[in-house]
Amino acid sequence: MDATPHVLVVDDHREIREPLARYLERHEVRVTAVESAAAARHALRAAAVDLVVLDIMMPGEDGLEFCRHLRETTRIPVILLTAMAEDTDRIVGLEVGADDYVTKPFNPRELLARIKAVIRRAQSLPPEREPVSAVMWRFDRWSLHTDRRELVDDAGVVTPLSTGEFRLLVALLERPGMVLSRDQLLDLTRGRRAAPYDRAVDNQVSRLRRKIERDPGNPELLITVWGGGYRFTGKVERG
Amino acid sequence: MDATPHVLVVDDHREIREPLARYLERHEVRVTAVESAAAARHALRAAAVDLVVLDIMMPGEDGLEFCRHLRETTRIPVILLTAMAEDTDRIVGLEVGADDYVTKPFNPRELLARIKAVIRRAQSLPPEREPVSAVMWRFDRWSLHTDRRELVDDAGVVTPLSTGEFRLLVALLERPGMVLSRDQLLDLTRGRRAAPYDRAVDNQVSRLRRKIERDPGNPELLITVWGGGYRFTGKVERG
DNA sequence: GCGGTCTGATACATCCTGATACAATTTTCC
DNA sequence: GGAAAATTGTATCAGGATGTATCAGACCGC
Repeated sequence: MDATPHVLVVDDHREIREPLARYLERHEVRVTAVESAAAARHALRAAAVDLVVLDIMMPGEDGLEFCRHLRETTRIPVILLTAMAEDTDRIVGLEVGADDYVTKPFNPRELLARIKAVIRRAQSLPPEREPVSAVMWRFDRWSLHTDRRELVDDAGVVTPLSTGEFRLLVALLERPGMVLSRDQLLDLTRGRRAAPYDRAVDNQVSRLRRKIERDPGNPELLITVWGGGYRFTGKVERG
Repeated sequence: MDATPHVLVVDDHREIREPLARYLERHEVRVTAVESAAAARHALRAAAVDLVVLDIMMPGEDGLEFCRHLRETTRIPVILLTAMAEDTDRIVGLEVGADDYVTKPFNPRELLARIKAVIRRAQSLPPEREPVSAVMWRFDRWSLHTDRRELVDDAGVVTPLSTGEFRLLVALLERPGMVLSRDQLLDLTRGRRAAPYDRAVDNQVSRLRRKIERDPGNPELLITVWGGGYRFTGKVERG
């Protein structure tokens, strides 16, 4: 992550969740705090998250279950919050694959230190042989080859994309029809928050349109939602 | 370890060391307890140890120093005992390479749980960087012979690689398709972290490209990710 | 329509990377 | 042990990518 880490805090107790979020934000951590696993799933779709802090005792979907789900579908590191030392053995035995855990009541300072340690570990020790995601997207007259980061049209003409254009396009293709705010797009493509008067996304959209739209002046794929952001229309196939 | 794990406890305070040893022994852990780094070195020579629990504040050789020594000479996991939460940041910042740490005063139950977790993690990790040095990689038109550190193309022409080029190439081949930051690559190839304005990796990439790319000006294997690092594309076979 | 707000486009500043040259370091060879 | 060669690190410049400023035009509520 280029900028500050983005941590998703999942805890159903407001009196834990909110002070923790404030504490982390005071220490250069971007925080999204939610009260349930369902909300967490939603947040993960909307933003790039570097680490999840997860309470294991929650109503509804269990934290452990959600942790397992995270491990199966993503590689985002997880720190568990466990209610009592009593649970410790059980958690360790369950091998849900968390990267670390902290017992309540916890010292926020210590949790912060563990967050930083886990993120550093995740960054400095990339696991070997990550499956190559040679996904291909199809939309309109284009094929996007994610392995080469190239667009190929029906006639076979290749249009190279810059890193920023590529990330923007993938963020949109992964969420077709969904309105994404500038803030969300910035987070998904650059891992940072929008500053006031931040027009970087507009600019990147403009550059991408020049490459993918038939008539960049009348866009048909990458549509502006006035006051909302942008969204990708049209059929998107993955394969 | 097939049977019970063997833990070496290093702490100069008898009133901490001995109760802890007794507690662990009651929970199916073999314990050797010593009061100094010097005694720990001796114990490590005398018996196979699965994990070291190490107080960082000790007279004589510092615990951190000893931890670093352990990391450099062995792969035995280490759990640090830190005096106060105050030290936490310092420890994390120092990157001594400990696997975990516990702040005093600690709950022995929690320490036991962390010991088990660390040992499990250590076991599930790739056992060793395979001593079998005669691995061969294939990609594009090349075969990389790791025993000779040579590249051989389809026609049988040999291209020698320098140590740095070889390490960089292996680091990339082991993680095909994955974007690796300069910091990660530096860590993987030189075992150090990037200084500000550190361009050593760029340079090495440039040199490696001259050897492996058909057209180093338009690289097809070792791709730049603007603002992110580098990644290796293309099919990689190991054998 | 009218004014305020938002967006598209352009120009330009800044940041990042590739390449080159050269200095510092390590290795090789005697 | 020391000189020569090879390797690696640092400085610098040029070019490309991205971010910011600005202005004109589009959209909204009234």
